Amino acid sequence: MKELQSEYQCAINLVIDLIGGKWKVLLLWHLNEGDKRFNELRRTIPEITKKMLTQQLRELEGHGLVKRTVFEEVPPRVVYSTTDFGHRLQPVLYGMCQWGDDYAEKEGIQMNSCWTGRDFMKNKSDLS
Amino acid sequence: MKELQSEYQCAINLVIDLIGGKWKVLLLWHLNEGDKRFNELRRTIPEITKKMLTQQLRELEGHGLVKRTVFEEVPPRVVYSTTDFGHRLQPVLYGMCQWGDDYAEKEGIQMNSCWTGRDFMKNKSDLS
DNA sequence: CGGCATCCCGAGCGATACTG
DNA sequence: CAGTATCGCTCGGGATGCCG
Repeated sequence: MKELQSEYQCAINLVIDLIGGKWKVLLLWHLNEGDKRFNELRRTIPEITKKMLTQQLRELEGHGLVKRTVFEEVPPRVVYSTTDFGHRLQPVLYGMCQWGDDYAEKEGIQMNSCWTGRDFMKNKSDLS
Repeated sequence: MKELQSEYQCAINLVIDLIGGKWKVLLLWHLNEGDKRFNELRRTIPEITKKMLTQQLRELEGHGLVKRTVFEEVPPRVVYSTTDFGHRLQPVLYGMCQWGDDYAEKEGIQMNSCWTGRDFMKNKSDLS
């Protein structure tokens, strides 16, 4: 698993290391809607491989942004959810998304949303 | 130079591509204090190589976050400054830094600041 | 169902040397 | 002063196959 550096120039670089994985923002977004199972996430994001899904979830878990709960059943059931710390990251992600959407519009870059203004508002009541 | 993708899952990943280079946040921070010359930045950040400094500045310039002004003199003089768009990124970076500082404190990660609460306040009057 | 083990490739970054 | 050019390594991430 990806280890964080022991020291950073700036906390922003730490945040980038935490959420900079290719699928992490998308995963945090989906987990933000509610708890999800492994194959549920796979169906929601068909392009991701099992290896990458496992890896990104494990890193988010190891860094304390996501919680992994295993139910000892047959067949096995594993549920992922956001932690309090992960939840408090939402307004920050929202701010990034706002600026990024502006930038994308100005530069004519295509965007598939997640944390756009409208989608986020649905969950705004979640914020303290 | 690093090309942006033509399409993104989420604007947050776009933002990460824009500021995720190893030295970009630090450069934006220093340029935020005021315009800087090439070797001025090298002295401020002794660990960075000329190659990386050039590359990161060129990418920031190419993406519209930094402006490069060449004075046709001998010896040459080149001054870097933030654009309006780069300037409007500040509150977002500040938000990331706040959350990241909390995280670092909780996890016992050492931080060398830049956009910490106190340092940022000096420039708060800059914000619209 | 929910993984883990391998192999492989390209991007990001550093070191070093040269230049108008 | 302010760069450019080249080499080489590391590591993130994709493809594929096996497992309790």
